[in-house]
Amino acid sequence: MTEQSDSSVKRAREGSGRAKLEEVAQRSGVSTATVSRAFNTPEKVSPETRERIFATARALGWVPNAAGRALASNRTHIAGVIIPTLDNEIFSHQVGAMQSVFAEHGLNLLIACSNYDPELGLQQARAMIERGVEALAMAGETHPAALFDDLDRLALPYVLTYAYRPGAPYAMVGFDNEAAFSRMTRYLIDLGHRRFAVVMQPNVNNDRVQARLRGIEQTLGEAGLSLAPDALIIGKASLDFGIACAAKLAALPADCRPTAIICGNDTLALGVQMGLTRAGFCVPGDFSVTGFDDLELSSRVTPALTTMFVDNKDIGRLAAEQLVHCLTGRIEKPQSRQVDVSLRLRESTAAPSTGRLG
Amino acid sequence: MTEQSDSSVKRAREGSGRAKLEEVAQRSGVSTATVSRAFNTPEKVSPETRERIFATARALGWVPNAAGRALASNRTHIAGVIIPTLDNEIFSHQVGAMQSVFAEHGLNLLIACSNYDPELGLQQARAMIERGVEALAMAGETHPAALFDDLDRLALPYVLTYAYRPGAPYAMVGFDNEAAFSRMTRYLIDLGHRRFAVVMQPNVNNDRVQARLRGIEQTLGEAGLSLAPDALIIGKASLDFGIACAAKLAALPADCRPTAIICGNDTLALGVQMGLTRAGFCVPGDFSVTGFDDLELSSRVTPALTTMFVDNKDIGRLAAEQLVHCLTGRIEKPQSRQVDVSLRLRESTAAPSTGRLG
DNA sequence: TTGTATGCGTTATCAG
DNA sequence: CTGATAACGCATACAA
Repeated sequence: MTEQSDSSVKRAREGSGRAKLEEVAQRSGVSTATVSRAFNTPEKVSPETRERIFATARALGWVPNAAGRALASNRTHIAGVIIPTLDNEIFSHQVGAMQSVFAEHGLNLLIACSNYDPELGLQQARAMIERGVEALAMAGETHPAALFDDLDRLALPYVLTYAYRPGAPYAMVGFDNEAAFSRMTRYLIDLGHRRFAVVMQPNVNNDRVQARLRGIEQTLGEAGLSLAPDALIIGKASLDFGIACAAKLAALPADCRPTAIICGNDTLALGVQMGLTRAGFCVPGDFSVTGFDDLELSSRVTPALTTMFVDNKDIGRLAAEQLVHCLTGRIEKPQSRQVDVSLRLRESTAAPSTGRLG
Repeated sequence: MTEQSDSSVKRAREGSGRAKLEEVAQRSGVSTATVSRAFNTPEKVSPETRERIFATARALGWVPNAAGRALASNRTHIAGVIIPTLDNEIFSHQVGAMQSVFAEHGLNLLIACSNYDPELGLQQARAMIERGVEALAMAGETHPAALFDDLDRLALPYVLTYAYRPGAPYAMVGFDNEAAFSRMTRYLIDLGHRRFAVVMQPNVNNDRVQARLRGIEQTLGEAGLSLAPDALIIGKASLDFGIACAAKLAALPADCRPTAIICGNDTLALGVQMGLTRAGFCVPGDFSVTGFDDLELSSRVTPALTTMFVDNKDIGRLAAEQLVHCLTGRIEKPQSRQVDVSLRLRESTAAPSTGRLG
């Protein structure tokens, strides 16, 4: 009985079907350890056997099995990034730069989009963790507490991008959105503007946009100004929405019409400019308009758009570098990095023609 | 001695440090097999034990180890995509759509950029293969033969996107670039244009652009026309390059100046329109201009741009679906899918004012 | 420089 | 419905 069951070997489970390291070893007349070393620490193997191993591996078309390798070495060489959407170039540029940095260090990049839904982001993050990501980058800081808990408990290095908040309890690579919009607002106030309108992308689940609104309202408040209820318009960051907002603002009675329109990004601002022009108004004669991002187009249109330049590729690069340094042991945990934004003053802003100064 | 060596267990290699399934099993008073079943085939486990297992797993903060799982199940649940760059929205939109489809099917997506360098693309693909991707999507068909060899040998499902060529030996999800530009050229010829210029993005290592140029030249040839040597300008697909090209073309003597300018994409076309306007010319009065892609902006500018709409998200979605179906066994191998492009006739094209018809 | 032996964490097979 | 146990493919401590 026992002999019977001993000899009648259970049929082996189906493997990957691909050649395995063991076969390379056999055909090379060496042990599996030597083959492993030949690929991972070539200097520890004599040149002749090394070449022989490489040759048979090539002949067999051997590809190391990631799972086996990961299980034995406890490394997956995979990082992850979670952004709201790839349809916005501010994120696609960040991701592109990250991928480039990771690739230089032998890391592959998993990507997922949350569609601005924190719960979906949490799901995506957990899926990535189950795939064994060694580090994670995520846009913004609006994430469920459960996500931060998971990451901390697993001691997984992570950075938050595009935003920067002094004193944040995690690493952030980006800029202070509140300060940036405060600065833009200040600039317009100093030009003499007193009546403002704001055209902004949706602020739900978006800490960056929320910070921007805070920056604007706070700065207006400090100057004794405020935003009229119908002067804050929020909607999809599209050209069309910008055009529609312009029409709405242009239709206001002259005495409560804003003289300055602060837009959440260049797309909205360009739309607003178009809409104002269509309505027969001049920029900056009748309205000053500002954007954010500094798209290539923004400096080429007429009038050229006053906006704020953000180097998204730099953000991506710096964020990835923090994670890489962390994985290579160069630093203990990812550090925050503040990136500069620069105000680009162009033709779309000027002193209000009918400005009542004070 | 033996007892000694038996009891003094070799210090176990450092594990992941995270809780493992075995611990969940012990604390739940069941075997590892049952825990595994509880998560993978819950219906095969009694409700009580199942809940007990879930509870202890949660308490321990257990996260299944991807490597162990992959090794045992021979599945990684990871797909990959390789594109030239994320800086071009035609690719970022494709990738976004793919990721969405993959996520719906429990697949994570690895992403890499080749920078239009086939050798780099090969490296990226091989890296992904070593990470265990179960399927691969790649833009275009300009890839080293070695890559196709590897994929075929490993029987890895793959699709090529954005291009479609009847009779291709692999699955392609996209459109016929040659036919699309042939159609655009035909349209301009039919309007009465006889002198053409082409402003195109770089064609090296880019089968899509090469096909476009073939489409244009072939169609011109059939009409007994041809492109003057200095009427084909190739360079970076930026607004600035478009502007520069316009300046160059505008400076030609009137009798050999083109009346129609075919651009490789909307960015170039918008640049050309700007450049022509700056040079004091009218569109379409002096020049007809066409683009490709149909950006949101293209229909909003003045004059609105005649261009070709391509649904890049649909391409991404269809490509991912082919791969998913393949992995789920619904189809044997990925199938080609041709997506429609649509000509959007707008204000930037008209019959040439000084057209010498034949 | 090389080989031996074992562990990495999970799933799948089979017996019960 | 559950348990025991053998794979899965590779890397590494240790011995030689």
